[in-house]
Amino acid sequence: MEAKELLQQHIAKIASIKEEDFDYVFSHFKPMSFKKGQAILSEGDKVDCEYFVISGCLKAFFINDEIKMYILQFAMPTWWTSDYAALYNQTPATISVDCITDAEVLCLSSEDREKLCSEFHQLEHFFRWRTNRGYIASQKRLLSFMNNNVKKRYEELLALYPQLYNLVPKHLIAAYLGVSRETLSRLHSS
Amino acid sequence: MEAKELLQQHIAKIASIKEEDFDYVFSHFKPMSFKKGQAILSEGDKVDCEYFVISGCLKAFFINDEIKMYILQFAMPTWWTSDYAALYNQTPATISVDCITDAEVLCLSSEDREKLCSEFHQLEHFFRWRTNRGYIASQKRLLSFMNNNVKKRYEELLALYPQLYNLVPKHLIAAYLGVSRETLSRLHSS
DNA sequence: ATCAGAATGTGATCTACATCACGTAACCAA
DNA sequence: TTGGTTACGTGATGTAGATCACATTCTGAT
Repeated sequence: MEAKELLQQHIAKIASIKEEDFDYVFSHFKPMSFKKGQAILSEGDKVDCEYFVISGCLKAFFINDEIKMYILQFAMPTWWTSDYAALYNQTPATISVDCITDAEVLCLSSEDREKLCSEFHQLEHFFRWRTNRGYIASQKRLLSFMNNNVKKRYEELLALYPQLYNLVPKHLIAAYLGVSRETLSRLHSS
Repeated sequence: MEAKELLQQHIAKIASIKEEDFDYVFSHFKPMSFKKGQAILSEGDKVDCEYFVISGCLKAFFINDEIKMYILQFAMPTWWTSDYAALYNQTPATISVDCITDAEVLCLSSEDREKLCSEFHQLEHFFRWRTNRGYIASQKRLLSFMNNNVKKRYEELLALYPQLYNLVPKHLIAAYLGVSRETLSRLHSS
């Protein structure tokens, strides 16, 4: 599916934007292509944009003491990602985003998002909905972290994203679960 | 400060609502008072409302296997709380809310929130902002969970809410940190 | 086709935290 | 004042998962 159509259908599920208005809205999104392994956003960068995934798979991650990596989110088509804390507080990125596979994204600047939100009430509604979904998912993951052991969290993850198992290397799954790759490996045999 | 004034000032930081419009908006909020220990929302309940705290301190928590409690949020004045997953998905509550101290809250039904959001673009803007803040805070806490040991998380919590130390019993702080009360107790002596 | 580096598996050991067990102090309600 | 419940501290012991070490396979670039 084409980028424009994908975004349009994605928004249309929640908000109704007139066809001609959508053309205008879409003109603010900048298409970008990346190769596997390329960085979209790196720690320390000034963060201007958020990204809507058209194809491929991204990871948003944090690196501690330049040693351990924790993955906050795998971003698949129709998902949005960025370092939102940095984006809203206008601080340098602490979260990085890069490509697990080749990827196409649409880039929307924070400035344009705010402009569009104030021009189109329905778009503001859409973004409220989207953020709300993210908030609920994040709370759920937090609870799972407190409540479940690694094995259960692993099963939860695979139930939620069955594609992930074959798509991304195991050590990245470990980094999402917040567990060492060795421990994840041992889960299979038990 | 009066409930109405508190809410008005809270919203005014982000959105501009005309004085006469605010009267109308405020009429949808239902003031309620609770005593220390009272439940505002219990597991299994139908969830219709979210709550804006005027005074006192609430906790939003999850109980696992009817044994362990995990606190998702302490809600202080000007904070909002509810079981948002249940509220948006129209499912029974899995998260409960009750009062750590006597408390006054304003109750806003989901229906009224949606109605007001569609009537006032600025209010939709406010709620997008609010949810966004919650999302960012939740992601930050998730990272802290993956990255920090109990002692660091404890210090972070106290830095964020210095009042909490004297206001709430230690075993509730342990339930927020996701740690046993014994371990938390031992942190003091080390 | 070959070679270097990345990804994965697996054993041995270490450690932060949980759990169990018990004692003491604080806070109530009758 | 008293007796019961809740809060809190602290020792002994158990355990999930981390860390270290090394072997094996896979992958991608030349």
